[in-house]
Amino acid sequence: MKEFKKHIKKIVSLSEEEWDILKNGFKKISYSKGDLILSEGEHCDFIGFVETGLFRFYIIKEGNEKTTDFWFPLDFFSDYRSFLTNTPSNYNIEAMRSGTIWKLKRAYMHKHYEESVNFNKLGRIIAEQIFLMKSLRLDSFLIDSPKERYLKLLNKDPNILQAVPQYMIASYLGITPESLSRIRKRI
Amino acid sequence: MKEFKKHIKKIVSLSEEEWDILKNGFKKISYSKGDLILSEGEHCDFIGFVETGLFRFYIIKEGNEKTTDFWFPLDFFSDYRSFLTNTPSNYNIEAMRSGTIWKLKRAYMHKHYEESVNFNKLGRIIAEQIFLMKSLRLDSFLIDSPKERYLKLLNKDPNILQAVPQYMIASYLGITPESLSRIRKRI
DNA sequence: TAAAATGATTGACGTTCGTCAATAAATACT
DNA sequence: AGTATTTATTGACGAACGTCAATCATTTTA
Repeated sequence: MKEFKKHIKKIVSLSEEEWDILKNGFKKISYSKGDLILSEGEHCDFIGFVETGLFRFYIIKEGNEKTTDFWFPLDFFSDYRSFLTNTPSNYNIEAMRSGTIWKLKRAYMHKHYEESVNFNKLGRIIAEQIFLMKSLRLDSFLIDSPKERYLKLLNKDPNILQAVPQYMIASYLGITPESLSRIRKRI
Repeated sequence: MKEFKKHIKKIVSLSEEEWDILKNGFKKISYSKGDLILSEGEHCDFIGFVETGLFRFYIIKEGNEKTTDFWFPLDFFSDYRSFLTNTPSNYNIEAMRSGTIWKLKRAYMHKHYEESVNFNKLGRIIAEQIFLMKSLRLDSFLIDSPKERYLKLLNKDPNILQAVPQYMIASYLGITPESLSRIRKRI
């Protein structure tokens, strides 16, 4: 928990009392490869924080999976749309390897939002972080070609490419595996 | 200001004292058609709230404009990436018609964040709202074809189509005007 | 180590897209 | 109303994409 506490405190400087309250909300959970943290149709009522492992976010459309996000250690994650609107998720969250996460339930967050500026601040900053990630990717779709998107990914986090099969990268980029293979060949 | 106050209070129930503080941060500004609220290279240090009018968010790539967002009355807007990271914007914000906005500077927000849970809450909820809009659009890029994106837009807010020239809709959908014209023909 | 399963590449083909140029339609202006 | 400007459509063509199927490579598992 030490490491985790340090990371949270980098985001917002909590008093020891505030931390004690917050930490009771976080539950540590371990997952094995292939486990589902969230299934389509469920309400995503939590925010997760990756301690170890690798998780993916995917939707099933017309029978096949589209992976639209990957989460690595130190990432916050959630089906944030489902979380905020309190509606069922269309997505699944799967552990791609064994790993551990910290899970914080919405109910707990909301219960304590009123108590402390810092809890609100934490909620705000998590929202902002998740926003930024989405935003950059959307811009890339609006402005860049698939090839450019791939090159930017290559440049930004080359580690993804080793950690994740190429066909998932392809759907992350919004294209088919065959197209990605051909883009790579053209380079 | 009445209308505006009502709308803010729907988001977060402020005391009269809190409202008095907050309202001093909001400046009302009027724009004429074609005016730029933000220009590429500037830091976007504010959040806007559309009272009347219609605004667009566009980037210039290789000589031509790509419109990536439209904002209507009751929308919050900003180059939120620039706002959050305090870096220069790559975008422009333009008034497509005459209109009025309420503008709140980041410095003012941050100065008062510590004072009140409610200010933080407002910041958080604005972040969440802007996030949701981005998120839904990104999903559409990852999952839907251009045709499907057009049909969803048609379904979700048909009003956009009357208010905005088609070639801007096209870039909003991430395609060329010619392609959109052909998609429409195919339907 | 051999067989099975998974992932990546390649080929063929049809569809859609982007680009450039021309024309048609709609809107704004005087 | 008539002209100018802006916006939308259409045509032609090449490039990139998606799909389906086959093959090759890599990794897992027995």
